[in-house]
Amino acid sequence: MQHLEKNEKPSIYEYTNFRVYLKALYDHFKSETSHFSYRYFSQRAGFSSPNFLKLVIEGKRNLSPASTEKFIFALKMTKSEGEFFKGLVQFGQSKSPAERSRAASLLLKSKAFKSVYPLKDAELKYYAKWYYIPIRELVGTNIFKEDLNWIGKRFRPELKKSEVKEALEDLLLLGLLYRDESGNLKQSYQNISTQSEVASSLVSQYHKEMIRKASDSIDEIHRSQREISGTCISCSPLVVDKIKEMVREFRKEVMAVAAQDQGANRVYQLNFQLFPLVFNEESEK
DNA sequence: GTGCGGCAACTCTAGACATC
DNA sequence: GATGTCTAGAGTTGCCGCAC
Repeated sequence: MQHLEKNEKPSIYEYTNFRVYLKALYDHFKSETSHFSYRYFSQRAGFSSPNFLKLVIEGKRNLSPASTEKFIFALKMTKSEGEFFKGLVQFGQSKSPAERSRAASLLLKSKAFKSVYPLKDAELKYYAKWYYIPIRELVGTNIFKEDLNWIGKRFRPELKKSEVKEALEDLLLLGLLYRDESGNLKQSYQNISTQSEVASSLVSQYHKEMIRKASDSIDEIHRSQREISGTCISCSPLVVDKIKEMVREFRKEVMAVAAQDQGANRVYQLNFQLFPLVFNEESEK
């Protein structure tokens, strides 16, 4: 989030938390207009409570759909800003991860957001679209052809040419792919690290999608081409930590082996899942 | 005196849940 | 399914202390 010069109205598209945005907007109006206050805002928006804005900023009050409309009016938002604000509110007040992911996806569809922050948009799509990461891996194999049809047919379900084209453009934009001196697509070793709340909810969505694909693979992919196994154990929290550490180490080993593979001609997904099935206390749920 | 921020206590409403 | 009760959250009211 950039620091604002005095008198510069904060752009809503820079924010992923509507309360932080409201605070920035309040500070802006306060510095611009001497008579602007929480009370003035409430009068303008039609709230009887003089400090309702403050309560919302502090997270002590949520916004109902009707209140959200009043905020949009009182803060003089444009139509697209208003739509984006509604998305932020939905995202910020969502009660479940699924609801949060849906709201995050809606935010990504905002045209204004895309035009103002094409790079950020590409970063978020990297997590939101399950096929971005596999396409990047496919580029690193020795069978890769830069043919939109060919790439699309390598996936189940098949990807449209437009989806492949957009993914390649975004991966290039993010520096996760590059063109060598001959113009051929190559995989770069750059990582992206988007720490925003929207991105982290989309990472959860990505994991869910990959777990779902693992589940589908039991019926759709011959066992000779996959390895799916699981075991149920009883253990202490200490051993849970130990197992988590072992999984992390094993993942590193797998990545090292894959990195040294000169004959890569397939893209696989390797999932690890460790979660409690039986709970000791209510608070653990 | 006026307008502000802050706060506690209040009412209202909707949803969850239990009982019949 | 209808009804009653409980609870949490949204929004209101009224008051206080402070700064100008």
